[in-house]
Amino acid sequence: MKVTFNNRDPVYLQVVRYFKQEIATGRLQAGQEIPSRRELAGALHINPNTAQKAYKEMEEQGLIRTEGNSPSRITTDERVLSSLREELILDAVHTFVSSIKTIDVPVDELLHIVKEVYAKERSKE
Amino acid sequence: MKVTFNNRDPVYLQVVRYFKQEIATGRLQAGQEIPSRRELAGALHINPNTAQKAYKEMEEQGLIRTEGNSPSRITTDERVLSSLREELILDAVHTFVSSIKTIDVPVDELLHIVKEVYAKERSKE
DNA sequence: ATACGTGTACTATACGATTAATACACCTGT
DNA sequence: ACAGGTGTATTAATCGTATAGTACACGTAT
Repeated sequence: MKVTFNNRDPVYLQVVRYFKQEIATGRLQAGQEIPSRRELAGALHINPNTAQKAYKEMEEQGLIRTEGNSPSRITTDERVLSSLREELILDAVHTFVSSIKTIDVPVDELLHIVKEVYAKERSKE
Repeated sequence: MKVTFNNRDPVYLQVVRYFKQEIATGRLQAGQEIPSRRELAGALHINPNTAQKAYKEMEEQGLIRTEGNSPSRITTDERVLSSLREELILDAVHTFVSSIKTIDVPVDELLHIVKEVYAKERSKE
């Protein structure tokens, strides 16, 4: 488990995004247990309250479920799970398009650049 | 002159980005005068200090020049101007790719989505 | 039973970045 | 001379986030 934090966004939101990615890519599966708040906090070197805030956010979004004091688990709600991947992608694309649309870039040029950068980035790992 | 602010990023950075876009698209040209700090602040309903911070940032990036207390002007440095457009595009693409790379998206699918959203967004105006 | 880990809740504090409020020196046109 | 606008600098106030500290009820394994 490894999360790379940037300094711009709130930590708890970055944690949420990390879990979303793990779920969307199948590295975390439906019903699977996730670390306890304190455990996660220790692993990521963050405060337990920050971990709790992240989990609470995920709970509210229906991503995880928690019963009693047993470890939280990834939801088994298929609607949530199946829409998550698309949601993540669309959000990213929308943010991207918003940031670029005021500059007049021909669509072909833009796609070419995206393709190139994407390929280069993925070949790095 | 109109800038649409979001609530996430600092205002002064959004102002900087606005001017960069105006320059990159040619709506602001080399040597052209830009509003005074107070004038800009009035027009955008922001604090004069915020305008000043934005201008200072642009000054440090070599985008504008200011002599004495006469109005600031867009730089005439061709190297800065010509690289600005590409820089803006590449920055946006890099940010986008960073946000999407942890999700395994086939490049073709990604490009298709970008193309679609981009076209839809541009047809709106 | 008892110690331990769990989720949850609440308050308080610290810190950083952003924004606001003032003040100052300079120039310029009237 | 002087009023008004300019850029600039310094300080104060604001605000969100993160962290710290503590507390409580609930299970469970020892």
